[in-house]
Amino acid sequence: MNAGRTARERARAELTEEIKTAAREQLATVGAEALSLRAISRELGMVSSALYRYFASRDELLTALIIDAYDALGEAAEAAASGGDPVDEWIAIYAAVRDWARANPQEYALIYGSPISGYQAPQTTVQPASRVPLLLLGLLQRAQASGRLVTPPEAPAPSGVLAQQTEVLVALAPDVPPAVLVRTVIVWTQLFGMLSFELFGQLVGTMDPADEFFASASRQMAAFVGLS
Amino acid sequence: MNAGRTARERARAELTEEIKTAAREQLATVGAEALSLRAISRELGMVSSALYRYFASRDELLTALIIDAYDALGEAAEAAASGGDPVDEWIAIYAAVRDWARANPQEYALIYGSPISGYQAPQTTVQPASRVPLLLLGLLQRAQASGRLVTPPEAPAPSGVLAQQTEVLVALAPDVPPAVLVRTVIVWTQLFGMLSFELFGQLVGTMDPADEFFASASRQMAAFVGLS
DNA sequence: ACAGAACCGAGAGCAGTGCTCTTGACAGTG
DNA sequence: CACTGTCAAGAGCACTGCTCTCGGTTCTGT
Repeated sequence: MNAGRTARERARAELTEEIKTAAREQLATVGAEALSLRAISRELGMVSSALYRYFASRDELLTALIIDAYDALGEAAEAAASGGDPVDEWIAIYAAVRDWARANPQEYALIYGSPISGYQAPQTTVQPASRVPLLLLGLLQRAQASGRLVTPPEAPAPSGVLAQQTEVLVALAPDVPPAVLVRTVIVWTQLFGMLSFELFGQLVGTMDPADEFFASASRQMAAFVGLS
Repeated sequence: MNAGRTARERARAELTEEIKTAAREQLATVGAEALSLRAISRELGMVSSALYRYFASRDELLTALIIDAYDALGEAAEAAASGGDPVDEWIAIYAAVRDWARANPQEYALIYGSPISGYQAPQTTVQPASRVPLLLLGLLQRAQASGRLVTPPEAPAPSGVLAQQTEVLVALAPDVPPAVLVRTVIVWTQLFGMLSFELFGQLVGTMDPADEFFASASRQMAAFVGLS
């Protein structure tokens, strides 16, 4: 790195990173909606207006943080993908996603919580956002190839609009039967619903702490999609 | 109604309701985090400081809105509980929850989205918040009594901490086997994960519009907990 | 019936916010 | 050297939640 030519460009790249770091610190303490450009600038010893040389608006800073968060989560999940036993790998990915979410609750809320009002996520975010689902699809595709994926007999084959919608997923994991693909979306939503409930305090009083519950759910969801 | 004694008390109750109505309108247009007391007061033709006679703080107003939202959702779900065929009723409840969420996305985000930074939900919210899960538990309890609930053979009986945590739920639905109770929490998280993904735009590009997917998931989750 | 207490809305004011615009200094390039 | 583009700074605008004080109204106990 630091292949930037001029001193100006290098300084600019460094300061951009410093701003994001300070923003992430603020994110962790006060949350996304209370993220203040002035507070960031104060921490960096500069004046608030100077930040606008680096990020055109608060929203643009948020977009950068969102993309970084998706990438960090994707990286954590991918690092847990051993390529070994499909069920073990599935559970390892689940655990990695949960660990990341618990370690970075505000960044998790930023990407999987309620959308920030007035903020429209640009198209740039969809690629980083799809890293985790793609990882799970890839796992299923490989499991199918090695005969470790059995289509549950009670899983109904999608028809109508649903069949049409699964086409997108079929293109990504052609060997995985459509019924399993629908179930993959179900467990995908389950995973993040479970995490949101845990992090946002919806489980307090019942399944909190959720370690055991999460472990049980991981296993049962692996079985639900047909992994064995 | 209007059994309030003095004119002052009646006026106060009415104005409190008007404030909440105006707040809900604002909620629907600009979202929870941009909810502004000054804007509400402007709409009501009064001065911002006057609102503090009715709600001690913005947080207190939010708490009132949160409780109202939980109650509205609970009421919608309970209205859909026919008491007839368990599977039909299960699916009807799911549909009612989704309909309410789609009709009131900002109120949904208020209760199931990321927590508002600096805001601590008081104990008062947990009773209204538990109406939907209690409804599902009651349904399962009745289904068990009428022999329409079969414990899925592959469902592992909880042990350790998990068994201990299910005690709370066993107290509410004593006839439902613990393995099914754990699965109930799984589908509970799945339901709201699915709704959050649909409302927060995470499904765009795949399962959106989610009508068919939602219908399929409702049915599969009913089967997953053992309803037949 | 009337005094005192309780309640009410209005207004000014504080400290904070995102964002814009202008100004003057500096670095990189011809 | 001169020019061009970039930079941080500062003032300012319109907004926020919240506090306090000020008079006026309404209720309540005697």
